[in-house]
Amino acid sequence: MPKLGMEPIRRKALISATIDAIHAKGMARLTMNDIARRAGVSAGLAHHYFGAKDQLLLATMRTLLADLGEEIQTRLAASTIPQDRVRAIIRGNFSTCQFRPEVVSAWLAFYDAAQHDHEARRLLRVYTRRLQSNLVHALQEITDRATAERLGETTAALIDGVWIRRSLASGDPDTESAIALVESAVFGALGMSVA
Amino acid sequence: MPKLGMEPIRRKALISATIDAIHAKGMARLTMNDIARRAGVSAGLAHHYFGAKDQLLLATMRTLLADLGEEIQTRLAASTIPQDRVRAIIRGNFSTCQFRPEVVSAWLAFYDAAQHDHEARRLLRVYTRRLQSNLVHALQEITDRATAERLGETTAALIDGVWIRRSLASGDPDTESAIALVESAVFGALGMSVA
Amino acid sequence: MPKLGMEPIRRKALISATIDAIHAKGMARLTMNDIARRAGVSAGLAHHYFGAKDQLLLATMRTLLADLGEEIQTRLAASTIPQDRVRAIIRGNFSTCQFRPEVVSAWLAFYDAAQHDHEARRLLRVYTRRLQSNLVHALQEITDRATAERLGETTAALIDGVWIRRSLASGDPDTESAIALVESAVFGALGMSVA
Amino acid sequence: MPKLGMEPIRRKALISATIDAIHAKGMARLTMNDIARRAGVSAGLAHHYFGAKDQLLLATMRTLLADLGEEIQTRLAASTIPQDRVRAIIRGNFSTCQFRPEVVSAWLAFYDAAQHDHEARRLLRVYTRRLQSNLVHALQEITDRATAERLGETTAALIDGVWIRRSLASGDPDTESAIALVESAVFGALGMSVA
DNA sequence: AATGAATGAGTTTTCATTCAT
DNA sequence: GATGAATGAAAACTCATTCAT
Repeated sequence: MPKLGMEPIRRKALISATIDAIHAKGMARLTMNDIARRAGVSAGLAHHYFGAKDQLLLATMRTLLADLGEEIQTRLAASTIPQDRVRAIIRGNFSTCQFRPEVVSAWLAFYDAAQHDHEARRLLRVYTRRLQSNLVHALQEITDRATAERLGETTAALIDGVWIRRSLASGDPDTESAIALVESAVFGALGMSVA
Repeated sequence: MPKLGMEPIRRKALISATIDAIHAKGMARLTMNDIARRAGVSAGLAHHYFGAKDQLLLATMRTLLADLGEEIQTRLAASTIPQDRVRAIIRGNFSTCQFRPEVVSAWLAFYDAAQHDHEARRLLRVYTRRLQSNLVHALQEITDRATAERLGETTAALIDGVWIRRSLASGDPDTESAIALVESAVFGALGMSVA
Repeated sequence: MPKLGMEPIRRKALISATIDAIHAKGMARLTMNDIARRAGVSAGLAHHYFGAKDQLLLATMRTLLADLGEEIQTRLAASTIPQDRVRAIIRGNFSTCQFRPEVVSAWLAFYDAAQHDHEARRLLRVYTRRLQSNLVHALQEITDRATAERLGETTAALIDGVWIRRSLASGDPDTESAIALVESAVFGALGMSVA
Repeated sequence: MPKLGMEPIRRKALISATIDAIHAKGMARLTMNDIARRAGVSAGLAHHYFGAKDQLLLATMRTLLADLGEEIQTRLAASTIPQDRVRAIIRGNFSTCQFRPEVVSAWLAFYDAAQHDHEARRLLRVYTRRLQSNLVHALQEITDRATAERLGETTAALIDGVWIRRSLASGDPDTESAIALVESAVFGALGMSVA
């Protein structure tokens, strides 16, 4: 019995397996077999759905980007107070599903890939700019434009920096302290105390 | 051609070539032939001197770490005023030879590698801790211990974050504005204006 | 071409090809390509099924050992008279499929390998001891225990010695005279004439 | 100061190192560097003296053959009684310097090589025939021609067989019991007791 | 006489990809 | 829809050999 509608299930499983495999072996040693095995299918099937390794990798990156975007948008939509909008962005970046070691590894791998791969670079820049623009927008409601721009860049850098540093820490990532660090820097710079 | 004492020369050339090659092709697609060609030698020689690709990569990482360490130490040694010591660390991290796109790519690649490679992780942690400890030491001369610790972590994250973000920017990296961003955040948090 | 259940077929073909290749080129010059070509497959497939050259070589050795063991067991099972059991062992060792030049070369190569390779040594000792024990058991039914033990060792050595010497002879191996030589030595020592 | 007369010293050292290296790593994994290192010289020098690996290997084989030949000739020259001449041949084959594990490994490696290498085969046959002929000559003085021929072959095979089997035993080779086994078989077949 | 430097050819090994079923 | 079979191209790695010094 040919199962119907397997495609989206397989695609998700393969992308999720890709993230895990990147964490476990790194981009350089990643093989289609690895990924397929983790997804519980044959390597042939991965090709069937994604055409080639490159495509699977890019699809994974797009998923990562989209997930983060959604995470932030959802939180933004639920925030009415200006200050909360800044918080929403910060917290979105450190949300549980984004801050899993596997996901962190995958992001790092893509930052790495972006150094020489055009499409990866392009995709990553979309995220970078959106984060920046989201932050500046939110900050502009609290402070003047110039400060918002400067602080936007600082905040974005701080988010990435905390992220990358925590990736080296042993044990599970500590979401709360990561958020606290960024928030206190941002609101401290605005002369506000963190609620 | 075969003169005596070529080993150190070749080793340096190969490590330098590795950095360039990582930038140009990325860890994943890097081949020993690539590296050797860039260093102007045969792939066999690279193996002769480093034993295996892994070892060459780790040697490159160690060089990167050592270079950054020296860069910072030299600047620290030349700084007498407490505030300048903080600056020395920040500026060391953004010094011209550290902030070259090739070097940035290599660092990124190693952050990536550290996610799954034990030795890379260990080495990177040495750097991480040293940076942190250097910063906290320097900050403690300006502010209280608790603030120094918190701000040390923030500064370290900010350095890494600016670094990673600038790696995506097109064109040559703008050292001065990177430094300005970090310094203004740090000294701003301490209620000081940046000299 | 790709049918199901090819694995056992390919494994047998590769092991058989290995024996032929050892005879033709010797262990030292043996390449996976050689073997694969003889088996009519690609070198990649040989790796796919055996993992590495070492493993293929050991698998070949195990096959050789198992084949000889079976050869002897079959003959032993068909022998009822004590004297015939001794003969069964001798003849098993010189059976047509064991005494082919290709097989002799392979055995020799494994005796050679056993000098420095642990696993090869271990495997070969299993055969050595089994042959010895089979012989002593059979001889004990004809003579006293002490003689059986001494003669068992002599016979085993004689079998191996005839084997190794015939490997240098030109032309096809003369099974019958090899057997005659060993049998007459053994039964001569027991004061029996060879039937 | 160029040392005079180094050539014979180096050649001996290299040949001896070859034997050791064969024992330690086996023909298949043997490298010129291995050998040279064991001999305490550079690989380049080994080439200087032997031209190529093949030549070094053949020179080693010739040395092995010559040493055994001398060993036997010396003993034969010292034997006057017919029975002692048979003993001289047997004991020569198990003399301490022939029965060292390193030497046994080397011989085995050459038996293996003789399966596909013409020159090795030719050289080995010289030894084989000489042993056979020596034995038959000696035996003819004790028994009739036909028996001498048959027994010569048996003895030669027994020597090789004991040799090969003892190579698998753990610990140092037991020269005396090896000799005893062969002598008792030979003299037993002649109805003589071993003195 | 002797060596370290260097290479290039050859070998093992890995893997994305294809394809018949 | 899914797989195991199979390959070939590319990569790491090894090593005999050459050669300037």
